[in-house]
Amino acid sequence: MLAVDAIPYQLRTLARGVEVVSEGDDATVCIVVLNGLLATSKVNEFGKRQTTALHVKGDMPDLMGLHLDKVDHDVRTITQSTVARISSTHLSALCAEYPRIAASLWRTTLIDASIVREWVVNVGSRPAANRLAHLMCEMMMRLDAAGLASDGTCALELSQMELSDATGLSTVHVNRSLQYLRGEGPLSFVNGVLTIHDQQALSQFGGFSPEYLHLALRKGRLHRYAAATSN
Amino acid sequence: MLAVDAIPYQLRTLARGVEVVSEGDDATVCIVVLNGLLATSKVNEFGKRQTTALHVKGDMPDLMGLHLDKVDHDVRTITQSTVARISSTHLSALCAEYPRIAASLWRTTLIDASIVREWVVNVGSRPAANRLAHLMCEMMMRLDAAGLASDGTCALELSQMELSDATGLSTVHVNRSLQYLRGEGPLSFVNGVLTIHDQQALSQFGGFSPEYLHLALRKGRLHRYAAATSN
DNA sequence: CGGCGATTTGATAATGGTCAAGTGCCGTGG
DNA sequence: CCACGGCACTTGACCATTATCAAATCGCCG
Repeated sequence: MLAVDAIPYQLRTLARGVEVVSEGDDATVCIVVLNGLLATSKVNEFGKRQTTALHVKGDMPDLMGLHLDKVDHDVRTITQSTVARISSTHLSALCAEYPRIAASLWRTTLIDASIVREWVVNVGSRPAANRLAHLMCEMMMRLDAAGLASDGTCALELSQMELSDATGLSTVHVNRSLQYLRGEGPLSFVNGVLTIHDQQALSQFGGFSPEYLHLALRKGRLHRYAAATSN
Repeated sequence: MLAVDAIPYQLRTLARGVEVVSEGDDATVCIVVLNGLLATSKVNEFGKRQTTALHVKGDMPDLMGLHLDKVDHDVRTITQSTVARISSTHLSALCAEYPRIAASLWRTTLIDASIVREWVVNVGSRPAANRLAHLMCEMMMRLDAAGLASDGTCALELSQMELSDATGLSTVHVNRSLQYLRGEGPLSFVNGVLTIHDQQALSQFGGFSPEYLHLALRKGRLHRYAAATSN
């Protein structure tokens, strides 16, 4: 019998640019983001890094550890972050004891997978500026769902290089595309603060529609923002 | 009490180009591929289709249905295929009754997610020919793991248009890149039959390394092929 | 034979990458 | 307090890859 309270975990506060888990590691821990911004990425054969997911407060970037043996990607902090680390075996035990927790975590992994699929679409089929617009819409909505956005503004401390890793563009082109978006009006993005002035215009431009985030299933966290954009 | 034998399912044999589930559907069924080739894809705001996954014998393309309410992608047959359809509620009941089945299915969804992440890398960071090479390596290995390849040859009945949907390239460029790969020697691809003449060369060119497929965890299906390529 | 879809080819254009240099900002140390 | 160094961002010029458009060929089936 395993009480929820008895689950051991470690709290870690990590500086920016620190690897939490690395490709090839044994999958022994799962982590929960308490605050900050993390990225899952892989480095390809030319040394180019491709980010496959960004993680905000409340996300569990590394649930693979529950059922897989080796980690096949890196998870690193983008900003200073604090995370909880839970051993996979303890979490497994918890899932065995409480099926509804298992179901909830499983659902989380399915939603994360859905977001990654949309990233394939974004990276594979949209021109540079649209791609960035889509990413901005997604992050705004996810941060809002986590209670970290208000009035169309949120902290999104991604450097242009990190944006280029996430979008598969060069940094130079990210820079120019951002200028374009700023110039057109729907968005401003300075010093790690993103403001979306015209949500509808930006969503349309980026081809963003939020169903794939399955926000309604995330603990009733469907906010005004989500409601306003969902159509 | 639910006996495995009692799980109701429907067998369906489907012609090529048929949608099994469509974006926006209620997620009420899960499917198992018994044979054939299926694709998960989404259509973007310009009408361009992006494939996010291919499914071969033994895959369960649509396990989202277990825990999510709406389908956010299309699943369609590439070739004539036969699938088993199981209602999500029955499958849920089965998972509740047999935790090891649940764990196994969960693991499957994690592996699928891992493959999608690699697709982000492929589409986001590799040049055209390398991208195709990577896809060919992946499909060869997965088909081999399913017992559907031998001597570096397998059936892979993808048209060049379908390859372009999967790679985010234009059909014209797919055509030229295939010619390049054929000309260089490591591969031939005619009439839906893929032959890889030099596995090592092709893997290296495509930046393919098979860890992300987690084949060792797939019911001991690690074949000669996998062993030969894994390093 | 005729027609249709898939593949191939050629010519041209556009998108995005690369290289190189310059600017602005900030923290450190003299 | 100011000089320096580093880093992110910006800009310009040029180049490469890939897309687009259009037409031709091939194979297959009625």
